[in-house]
Amino acid sequence: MKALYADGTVKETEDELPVIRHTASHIMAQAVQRLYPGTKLAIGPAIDDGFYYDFDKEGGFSPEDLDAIEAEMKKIIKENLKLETYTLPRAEAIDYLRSRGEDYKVQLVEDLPEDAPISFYKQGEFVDLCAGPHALYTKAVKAFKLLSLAGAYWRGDEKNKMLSRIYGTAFESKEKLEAYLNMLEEAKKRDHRKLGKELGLFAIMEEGPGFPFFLPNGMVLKNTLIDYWRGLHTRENYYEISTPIILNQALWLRSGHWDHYKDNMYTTMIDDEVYCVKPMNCPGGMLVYKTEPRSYRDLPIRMGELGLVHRHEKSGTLHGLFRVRCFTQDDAHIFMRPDQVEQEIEGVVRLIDEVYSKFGFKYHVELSTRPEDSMGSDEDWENATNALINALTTMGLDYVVNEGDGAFYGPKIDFHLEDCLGRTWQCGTIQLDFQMPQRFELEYTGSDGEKHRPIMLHRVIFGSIERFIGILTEHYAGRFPVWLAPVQVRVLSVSEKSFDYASKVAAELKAAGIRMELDNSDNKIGYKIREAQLQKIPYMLVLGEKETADGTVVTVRTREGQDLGALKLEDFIAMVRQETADRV
RNA sequence: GCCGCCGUGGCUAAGGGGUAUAGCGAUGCCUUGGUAAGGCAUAGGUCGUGGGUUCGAUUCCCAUCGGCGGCUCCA
Repeated sequence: MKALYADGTVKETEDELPVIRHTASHIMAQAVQRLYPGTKLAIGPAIDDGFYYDFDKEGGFSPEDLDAIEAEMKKIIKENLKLETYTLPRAEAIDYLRSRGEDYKVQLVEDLPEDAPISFYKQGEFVDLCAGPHALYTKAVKAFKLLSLAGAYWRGDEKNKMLSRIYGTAFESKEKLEAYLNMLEEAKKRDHRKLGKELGLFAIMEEGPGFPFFLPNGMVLKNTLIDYWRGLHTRENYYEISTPIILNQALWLRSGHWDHYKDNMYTTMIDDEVYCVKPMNCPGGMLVYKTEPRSYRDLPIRMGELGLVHRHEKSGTLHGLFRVRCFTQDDAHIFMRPDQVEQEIEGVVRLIDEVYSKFGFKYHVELSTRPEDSMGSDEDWENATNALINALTTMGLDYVVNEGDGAFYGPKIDFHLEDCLGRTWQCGTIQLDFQMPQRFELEYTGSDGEKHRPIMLHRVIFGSIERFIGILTEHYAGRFPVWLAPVQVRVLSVSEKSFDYASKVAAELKAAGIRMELDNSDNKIGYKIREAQLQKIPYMLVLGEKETADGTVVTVRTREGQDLGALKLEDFIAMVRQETADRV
């Protein structure tokens, strides 16, 4: 497709989707200004899966407005306006925008570097400050749809005015747009909040917004993940500890949390003293380290803790299990000598990769650097950040830098996983910390007989078990692999003639340690299969007169709809146990 | 927290100024049926909560709580 660039040239573009979408956003802005004169424009870029435009309109928009805007956009496309581009000198550009009342655009120009060319795009009566490129005619936007309305702060700063953002998407063809809309529908079916309810995994009640309840099936998932986690950590020579949920405020003053994290902390009074509900496990870990004198020979000490932390998150940010107010971190604190830092970081990176690979997750890595509100010397921060970079480089891991997003006590490597819509959520993290050991005066005796200060690593693999379960649910669309499935087998009797045999088989499965359910209801077999299918149970055993007569076989149906035929019960049990043991 | 939308029996929804409707589910009875929904019947709702307007509110208005989509923030 040919595109019009801001220097006036027309070139073939490789990447036409962003061009189409950006042009669609201009058409939307034009439609909005036709329908609602006086609406001011902020920014309107193409994004990964569509486009948006931020508007400043008195009273905002209603969902019905979207239909009207869409209709007007279709008219503009039909008018097939030609796009033109031109540049203006800075002062002239500002005057022009001011004359049109485009205050936000004026600000944008004022913030451009002195020598930057200031380009405009024009289609019909509509003009917008824009770097392009754009389609040549409005007709190039063949397939689009407006999707949602949202508030968005001007320049993403909550101190600024809240603007009205309209999201939409556009594609090269109607077919691709349809395919995308279908994908959104499919994604809704995988949403862990929906599946969590349908499969009886968890519930979040009005009585505790952001505080999830785990239901029996979800609890099996959680415990199974924890079993797996414990096995790995034993193999990797971790100890496990558990520290209290509520600790005296003095501890949090000492750790720096009170100064840097109190907005997220819950407090309570005990015997007239302030206590805090822990938002992190590290201070407790510090105290455990100090319970004994430590030698350089003891290091590294890898101290794991499945800690339940509580954090006050703003109400609008809560999101199923992805964003909650209390969650279990599969935490660990590693106390090391300076010469052990890199090997320990690498060990954790490998462990995270092992776990994520096990589930077939795609992930990306971010390096988060020093935030504004933080503690410690520049030198410590630089050393810590370099240590993380070195480890990443040595391991050949690609990463993006997330400036200023580190913890208040140190920089971190973050591992992000995708949900069903491709949104990413931070799960694993490795944080290097020189501050806590100083604040808590941690020591070990070196080979020289002198006291030295250890360096500490905070790390999680799952991150939050709750969030991880949410991701897992969407990743598998609720069809958990056998080893994780809350119910692995459901025994279905065809009629009451096989009730006894079904009960006997169920008892044997249970005795073999298989998670099973027995359906001896008087429903028809088709109905029972449907129920088991909707619960996404991996194996269904269909037991009727044939199996009863034989007395040793079970007929196996998988949730994929596959009929494995008649198997000896003992062979079926061996198979399920093997799959469970192999965690496949 | 902010902007917009939403809140009807266990679930999914329809409705709308005159105390409400369906499907699924539940329960009971009939049916004993071989790979995704057998039939009949019954029960279940102070329409999120609190105010207001009105002869009358679930419906309109205000507040509040909760949810959804974003923004900000973050595991």
